[in-house]
Amino acid sequence: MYTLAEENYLKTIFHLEQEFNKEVSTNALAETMHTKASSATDMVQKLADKGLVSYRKYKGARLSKEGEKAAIYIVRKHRLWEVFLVEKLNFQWDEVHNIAEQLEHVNSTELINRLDKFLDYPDYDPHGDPIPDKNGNIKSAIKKLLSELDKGNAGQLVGVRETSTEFLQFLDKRNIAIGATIKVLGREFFDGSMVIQVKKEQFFISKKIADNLYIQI
Amino acid sequence: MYTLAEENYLKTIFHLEQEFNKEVSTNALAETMHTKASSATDMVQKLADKGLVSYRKYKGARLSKEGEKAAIYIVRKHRLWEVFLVEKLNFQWDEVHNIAEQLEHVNSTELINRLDKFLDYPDYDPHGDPIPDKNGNIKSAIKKLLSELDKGNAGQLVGVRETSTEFLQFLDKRNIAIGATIKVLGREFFDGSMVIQVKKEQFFISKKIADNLYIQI
DNA sequence: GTTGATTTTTAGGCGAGACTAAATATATTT
DNA sequence: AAATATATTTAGTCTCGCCTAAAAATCAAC
Repeated sequence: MYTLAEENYLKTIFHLEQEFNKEVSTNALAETMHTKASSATDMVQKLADKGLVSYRKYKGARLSKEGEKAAIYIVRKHRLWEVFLVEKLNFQWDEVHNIAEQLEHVNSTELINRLDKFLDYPDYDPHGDPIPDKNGNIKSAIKKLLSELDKGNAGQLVGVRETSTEFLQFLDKRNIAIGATIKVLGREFFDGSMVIQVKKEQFFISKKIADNLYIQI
Repeated sequence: MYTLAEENYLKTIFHLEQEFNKEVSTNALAETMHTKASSATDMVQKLADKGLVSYRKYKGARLSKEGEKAAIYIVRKHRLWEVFLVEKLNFQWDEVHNIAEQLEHVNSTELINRLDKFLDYPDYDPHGDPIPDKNGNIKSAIKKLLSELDKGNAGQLVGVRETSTEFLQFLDKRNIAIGATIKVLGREFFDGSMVIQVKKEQFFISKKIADNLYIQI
């Protein structure tokens, strides 16, 4: 099995690879992990030695088959625990991330499979992100950013990109939750701001907000 | 907060102190932790520097107020998770310990309090050990083996020591479950066998059975 | 394409927590 | 009480994962 640090690196490489769809630079890695570039280089080299990433000096890293499998399994654990925390322990969706970051490192396949069953095999976590199944298959959620929708279009809110407490509370305060139907009533080309409708209420939101909401049409 | 290693040492010191009711030697500590005496000495000295144990060279260690508080909290977490694993995820008794050993180090007071509530504030874990409450108070369960009870005595079944399927089925078949009141009607000194009463029924049981049932008087 | 700025790697160190081997204190025998 | 056995501590290393400072490679600008 992998150490705590290794798991965290694998997971982060996975997310960065997904987001930018190219090699992950040691600098980017260091930044998102709140560590120093030299530390990231160290670890990436170790992961490469173990065959978990492919890595060429100065060119960044990519997960190997094995590394990806490990990363996906960590993501699976994280998201299942998030569902547990929200559904069973009644946490708010903005409170669960840090706890799940710890729980994701608990090591027991049996535990996770039983937890999955206990939660009735959920497909998505509370943030709308898909939960990999036990074989590592991830449902491809066709997510769009709200900011990409045109006037008159509508869809379901399925996830958020930004996960800061501030942002999640911003949404909570307006009763904008996962699953809500959002319709674009108006769109300002000058600054990308929008007027949207959620249930019976209308809100004015900036592009920054619209850029952080995932919609499924 | 404490490191993983510190938590494990504190917990082990707590258990050994409870069991033998005297200073815990570095050797005993090393043995139960499957490490070497020199490592234990190292750590005990560090814990002493931090005020978590009192320690005199060659005389062993005892938890300080603060150290005990920390240890009890870890025990609380461990036992609550065990209840969760057995009650909610349907694990068998003997499967839960290793998983709980990992879960006990997850750090979130809120999580544990909510878990406690979710489980309906259990007093005992699946092994019959008492669960400390959020203030660190432990119900003084004087857990005894059924085989230690004298004729005429009675108590509640609070746990089992043996966890094989065969044994659990043996109990199930006789409707002997956790919480049942068991009374010792007779006791054979020759082989330690007993006649017991559970509800309206009487059973003859061997010493081997009686040795594996925990009773609270 | 050389120069300067930026990114990335290397070199050297540090603390945590383990280990082995050696030294020292305590316990047990005689 | 001395001699031996056992328990415990100290000294010195090792690996992991992090750090800073310096060197080297890549990128951007002219």
